[in-house]
Amino acid sequence: MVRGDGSDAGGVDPQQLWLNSDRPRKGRKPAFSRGAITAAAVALADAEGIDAVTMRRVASEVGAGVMSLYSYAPDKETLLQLMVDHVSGELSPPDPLTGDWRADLKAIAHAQRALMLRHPWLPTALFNRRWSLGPNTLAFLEHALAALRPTALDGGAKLEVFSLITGFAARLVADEIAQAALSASPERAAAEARYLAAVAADGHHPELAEALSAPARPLTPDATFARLLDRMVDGLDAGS
Amino acid sequence: MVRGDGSDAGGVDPQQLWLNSDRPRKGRKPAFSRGAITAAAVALADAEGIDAVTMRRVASEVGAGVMSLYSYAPDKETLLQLMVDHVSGELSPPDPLTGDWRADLKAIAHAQRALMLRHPWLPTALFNRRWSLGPNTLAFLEHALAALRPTALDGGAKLEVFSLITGFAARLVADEIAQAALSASPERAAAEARYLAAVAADGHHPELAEALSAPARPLTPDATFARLLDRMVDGLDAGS
DNA sequence: CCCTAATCCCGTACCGCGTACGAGAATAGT
DNA sequence: ACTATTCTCGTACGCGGTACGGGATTAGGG
Repeated sequence: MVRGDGSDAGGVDPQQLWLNSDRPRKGRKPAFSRGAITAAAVALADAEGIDAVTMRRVASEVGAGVMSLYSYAPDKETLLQLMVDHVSGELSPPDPLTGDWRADLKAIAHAQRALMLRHPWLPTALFNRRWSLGPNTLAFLEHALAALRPTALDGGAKLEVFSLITGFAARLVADEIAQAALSASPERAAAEARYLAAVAADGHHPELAEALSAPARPLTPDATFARLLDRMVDGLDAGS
Repeated sequence: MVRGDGSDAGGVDPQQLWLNSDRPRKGRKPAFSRGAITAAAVALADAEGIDAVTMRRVASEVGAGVMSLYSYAPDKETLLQLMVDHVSGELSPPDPLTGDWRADLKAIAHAQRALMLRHPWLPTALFNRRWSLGPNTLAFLEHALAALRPTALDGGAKLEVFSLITGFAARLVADEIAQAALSASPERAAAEARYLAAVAADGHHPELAEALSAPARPLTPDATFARLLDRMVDGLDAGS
């Protein structure tokens, strides 16, 4: 299992995973396909959450026996990587570049946010897993690097910026989704509010009390995202 | 189970979790304590990774029966929240504020990074889980809000900035740890390098090819963190 | 001083998970 | 037709979280 804390040494050879599409010339014909299985897993995750994506469930969704899935992906972790690359295909074709790298970078972040809102399991999946870099992910990365061409950043710095923007989008969308989930369950929201009120009233957290006492701003998540993104991108200067 | 994608409606009432310390007056005396159990879980996660933290394993580490743990935390998710708050205690007392909010914010981020490096499971735990806001987390949040007092940001914006900085640190540290893990397993690193070389050579990813062909910079993770943090914080201006 | 209610301890058991194994079915080349 | 190869999938194993419930321990009330 992949832990996200780097304490795993396992993993599948990327070449084996992404670059081996030639069918063997002998043997039984496959009854399913990697794409169909991946698509079913994605649909399941979209509809019922990432925890609904179990090998048994995906198999039954696709009409296969459980163990048949292992002919298409060596393990579940690989299936998750395939899912990430699959939905990344929705980022193509990207908006054409304008030459204004700040604007282009912001467009990239907005596209990522839209994708993550369509697939709410994506932020977590991206954060936990080491980059898979399948064809679709790779195409989008190529696009992002092209957007950064007008900057004076070197190669490594461009990659860092891309990672930063992706991480930013994932963080914000995760918050956005959590907030929506909280609002959707009134008793939980009320419990949270009661707790925060109690903390604010205990006298030991004056700053928090003040921050919470401010009138709630009528800001949409879109506006918050755009505002923070602007600040962040404008801070990324082109100097070394 | 908590999925991090907000599709869970469950969760424990925060008041029940954090504000109920008065022991009941009747009944058997507890043989263990929430703190001891949490500390054992943290030690286990530090030593063997977060996947080693199972209820059975924690129980045996603490000398308890498995089901006894459920007298101290209603479920595993709660135990993980307790772990997060437990290690957040290491952030106290924070460096005193200087009044220069940018410098103070950077100091906060550096403290968070150091904490996450000591507890490599923390970035993932923070990302997946909705904020728990136990006493230690709360104390540090209070400190961060105080650091932002010189700014003109309103309460909500201050909270956003804190979330952003925390997310930034988590992202960078996660990358840092993954990179270290990769370096530690040469055959995996070689496979990755071979794959990237193949991609760079396919002619369809010129930007990536160029980015990878640049000479590797001899930058320490510390320097990268500091540089990106500077850029980010300097971009966060005080205007609304 | 015992009785009762409250609390905690924890062995057993259930269900669901990922996946190893291996037998049977389908296919292509000889 | 024979054989090597590839795919399908039923069965089974070990491990995970945790519901259940009976026994042990405690404090207060008679």
